[in-house]
Amino acid sequence: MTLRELLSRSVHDVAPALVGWTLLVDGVGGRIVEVEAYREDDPASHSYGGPRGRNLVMFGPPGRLYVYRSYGVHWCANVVCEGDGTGAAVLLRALEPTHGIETMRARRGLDDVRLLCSGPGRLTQALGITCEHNGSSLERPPFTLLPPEQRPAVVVSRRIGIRKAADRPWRYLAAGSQFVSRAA
DNA sequence: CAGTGGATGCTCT
DNA sequence: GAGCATCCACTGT
Repeated sequence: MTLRELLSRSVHDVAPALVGWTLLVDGVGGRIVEVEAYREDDPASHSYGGPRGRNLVMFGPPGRLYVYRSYGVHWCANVVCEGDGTGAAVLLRALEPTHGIETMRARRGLDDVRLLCSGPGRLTQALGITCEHNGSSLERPPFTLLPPEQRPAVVVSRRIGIRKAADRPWRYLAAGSQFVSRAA
C-alpha cells in the first residue's frame, strides 16, 4: 500500500497505522510512537464547524501537513488524511528519536533523548517544523515517511490536553514505548 | 514526586 | 477579552 492510499482511509484507521512509521525532516527525526485523531464532527478539532481561517489545510488533500501555533509559543503538526474535504487529521504527539539526534539536541537545548520529541511542541522544535511547512506535502522533500519493518503493537487511550470531547479514546501509542509524552 | 503559574500569538465571541 | 490539541521553571511535600 502506498502512503497516499494509507492516508486516504478513515482517520481511525490512519492514526493507529501511522504508529511505527519513521518521520524525517531533512534527515532528522524518528519513529512515530504517539498520535491523536481529530475529525470535523469533533468539538475538540480545529476543523469543527467547517473550513475557515487557519483550518483550510485540514480540508485539503491527504498527505499534507497542517501546522498551527499552540499557546502562542509552540508549533503542532498534523497529517491530513481521508481527503474529499472531510476535515480529518492526525496530531503527531511523540517520536522515538533515531536520526540526527545531535541536531535535535542542539535545537532543543538539552541532552536527554527521551525529552527530545516526547510532546507535540517538542517534536516540532526538534525537527524544525514551523508554519512555513503548513500545507506542505509529506511525499516530497524535505519530508520522508518510511514504513515500519514490523507493525508495532498499538495501545489506545484518551486524548491529552483538551477540555472538549476529552473522553474519546482517540490517542494511539506504541505499546511500552519510553518516548511517549505520557503513559497510557 | 505533585501542583501552580508564566510566556505568548492567534482565533473566536 | 477569553480560551487554547503546550512546555518549562518553580514551589512544596
